[in-house]
Amino acid sequence: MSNNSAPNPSRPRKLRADAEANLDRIIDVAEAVFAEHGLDASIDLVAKRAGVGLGTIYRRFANKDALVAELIDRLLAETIAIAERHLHDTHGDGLTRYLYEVCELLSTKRGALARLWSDAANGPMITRSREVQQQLVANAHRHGAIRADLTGEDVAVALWSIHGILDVTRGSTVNAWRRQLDLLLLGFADNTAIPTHPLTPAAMTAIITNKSDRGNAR
Amino acid sequence: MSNNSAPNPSRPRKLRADAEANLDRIIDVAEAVFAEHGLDASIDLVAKRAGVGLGTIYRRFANKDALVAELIDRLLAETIAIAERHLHDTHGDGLTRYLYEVCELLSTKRGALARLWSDAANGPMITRSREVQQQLVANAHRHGAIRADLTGEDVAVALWSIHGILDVTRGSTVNAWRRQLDLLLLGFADNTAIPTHPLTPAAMTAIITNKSDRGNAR
Amino acid sequence: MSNNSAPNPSRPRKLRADAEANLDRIIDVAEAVFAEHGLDASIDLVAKRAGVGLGTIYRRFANKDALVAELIDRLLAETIAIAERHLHDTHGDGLTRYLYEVCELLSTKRGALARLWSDAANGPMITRSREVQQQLVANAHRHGAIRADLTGEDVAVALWSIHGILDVTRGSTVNAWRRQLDLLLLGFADNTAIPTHPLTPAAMTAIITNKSDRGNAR
Amino acid sequence: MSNNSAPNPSRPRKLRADAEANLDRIIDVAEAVFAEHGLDASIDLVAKRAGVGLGTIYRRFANKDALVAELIDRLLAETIAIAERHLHDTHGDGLTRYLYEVCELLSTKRGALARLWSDAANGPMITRSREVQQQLVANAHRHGAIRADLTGEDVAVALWSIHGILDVTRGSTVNAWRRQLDLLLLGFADNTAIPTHPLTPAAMTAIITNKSDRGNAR
DNA sequence: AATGAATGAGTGTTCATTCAT
DNA sequence: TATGAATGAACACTCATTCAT
Repeated sequence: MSNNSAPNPSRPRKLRADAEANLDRIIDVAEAVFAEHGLDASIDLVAKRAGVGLGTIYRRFANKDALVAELIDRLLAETIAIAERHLHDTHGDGLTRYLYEVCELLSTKRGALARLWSDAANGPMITRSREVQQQLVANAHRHGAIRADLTGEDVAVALWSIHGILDVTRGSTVNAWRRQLDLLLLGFADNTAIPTHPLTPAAMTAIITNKSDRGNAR
Repeated sequence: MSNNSAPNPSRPRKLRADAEANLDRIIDVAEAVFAEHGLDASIDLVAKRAGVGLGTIYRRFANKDALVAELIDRLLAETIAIAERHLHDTHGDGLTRYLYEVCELLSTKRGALARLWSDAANGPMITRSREVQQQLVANAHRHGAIRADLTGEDVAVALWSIHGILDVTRGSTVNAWRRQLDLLLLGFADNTAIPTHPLTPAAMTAIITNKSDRGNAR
Repeated sequence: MSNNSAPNPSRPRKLRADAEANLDRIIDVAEAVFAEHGLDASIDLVAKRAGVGLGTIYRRFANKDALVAELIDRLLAETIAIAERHLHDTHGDGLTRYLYEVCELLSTKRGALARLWSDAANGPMITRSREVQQQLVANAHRHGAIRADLTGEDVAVALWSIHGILDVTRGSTVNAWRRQLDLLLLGFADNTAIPTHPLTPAAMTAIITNKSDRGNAR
Repeated sequence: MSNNSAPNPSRPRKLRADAEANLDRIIDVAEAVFAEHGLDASIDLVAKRAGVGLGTIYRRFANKDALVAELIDRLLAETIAIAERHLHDTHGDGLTRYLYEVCELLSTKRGALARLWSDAANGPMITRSREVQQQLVANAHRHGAIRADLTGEDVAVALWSIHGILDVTRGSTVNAWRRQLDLLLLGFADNTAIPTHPLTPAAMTAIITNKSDRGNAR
């Protein structure tokens, strides 16, 4: 009970550079903590694990949502970077590589996964993400690598579906997603021999995420 | 002892005969409320919406987890019933119908979706679910309707993936899942012309669900 | 996440330096509140009376039990200190003084009394308490001040019996315990060396029990 | 138990006599339940154990307090009956016998003990109790069996003190109270006429405290 | 700038009590 | 008359957020 908070007079003052490092550590730790405990994990836990004060986190992020948003932004940026690396693949396999690499990434950074695709909703990063996905699809079409009726939206939704698998397998190292992606890509492939009926037309409109409903409804 | 609880004079007491009806309403309302607000929605809200007192819910369910478990059980039972209806389909399309119907069901009952596949874990209902899925797959194999290397596990994972789509589209009526399922089933289909590489071998083991992360059973 | 907790603008924030003082006030108030309303008194009430937020109490004590345990520990420590002060009394009256002083103490700090002797059970403090009681008894034996067959256990039980009197007289300032202790000590005394002082005069008036305080304070 | 009345082949209606029996069973069960779990035990538990409906208890007793009060009244009545049996003991040992027998009784009926002496407060039964205690004391005085300055109040307080011992030893079968009463009576005794029998040997072992009875750590 | 003590709204859960059957 | 379903106030406890130091 006796709270022995002995003031350490000799503690070195944090330098500006440290502040930068702090920010990164906070983000990394938040990723890990949320991945381990879910988004309900407390900010306190993040602060403790990051070795910073609670206030420090709140200095960088207006609130918990903002921290999560940052996680999402960084993740999204990485997926876009992956896409851009494969935008000019010459064998029409850029799309395939994009999907495998992004899923690989998501399987290692599951912290903000639960809100990755719903939160960003219509933000600029999602827009950019859709853009590159469409380009990857266009490229694949050019090489006749995929069904003629496949769209960029199908790619986006494919990632949502993989997210579902990662969600169920949270906490395990199982990568069931890989095999399912194999199967899905088989369905993506151009296949003149098969289709007995045309695909259900894309009906996806703007996802209406009720922001205020999520988070600590508690 | 002197518990000064003032009875609410406005709302009429429920009649004994309504007890059964109450239980059903609670479950239906819980489904709807959790679907709308996520599993973090308060029991209080469920009670309010169901027009019953808080205690009434706790009379039927030991705690929040038990209520969610009931939702899951009912949902799982329905998916099994669907499977059983298609166990003897004569054209090898039982599996396909099962998947569409189950997804249709899940898209209308999203309340407990977030924990549907992870919570039941190794319970008897999941076991039965796997069983019928395997039988559906076996039937499909008999008719040469699906790839020779497709297993019951692939079917289970397919549902996880659809769950991901439903999760992202929560709150909207969009049924993006249908088109994605079309594509996935194309991949399931036997296709001697195509396969560029063998499927990633099934690696799914027991899903280790970190119970403590789940809901706030407190 | 969007936790709309509106800060109370009226009461000034506590200063960091007051932290220590806060802890002490919490403990003192808890003592008083439990003494007045019994251990069923709510933590909320303690917080209110102490002029701190509910969370402040939970910052110091893991839960209500921990708070009560602290009260018990402090009380027990005081009784041990009393014993130690009389361990070397030279006239064989250490035991007697110990008993009167401890009872005096208990009569002013009744908050945790109900669980004082049962909770600590076999903890280290109780062990120490028994130890010093035995030493006091040994000393008294050396001076022939008490019956030869009297043991340390009898002393422990004597305190339990006084606790019973304090329990019944809770809420009143009556110190019926004093006269009863006089009588008990007469029984303790070696029958050859008789009463050194007259009995405390009976002062018991109507016990004013605060009915509304008992029962489910809950 | 049910009285002779001809075997009723149709629905067995509860007879008046059964109602009587019910009441007794409720009271006995309440005693036992409160003794086992403390006065915080729920009425529901009492009803269940007694094999009656909740409403039946509330038909007999206005509220929980009334049930406890009944327990107290019956207990008090028994102590008075004991006193009356010893009112005319011819050797001046009525008081002593009264005390041992009452304590024996209390040690077997601890259900309402916690409120026995405080609740009744100034009720008529307490008044009668004090009356007989005074008569017992008067008789003892007549025989020169006790100190001249001993009063009826001392006897009442003596019982409070034993209650304290029973409280601490709740849940254990230890009867530490007996030896302490021996000692106390030594103090009561006229100092010229000494111990008539040796002290009850100390039998105190580890007090087995039933943690679950304690407070509501929830 | 960084810290962490303080705050209190919100949530799960219990249980005395009521009353329709 | 007996039953037990229904009710909701009350309580322990958590955690996002603020702000004095």
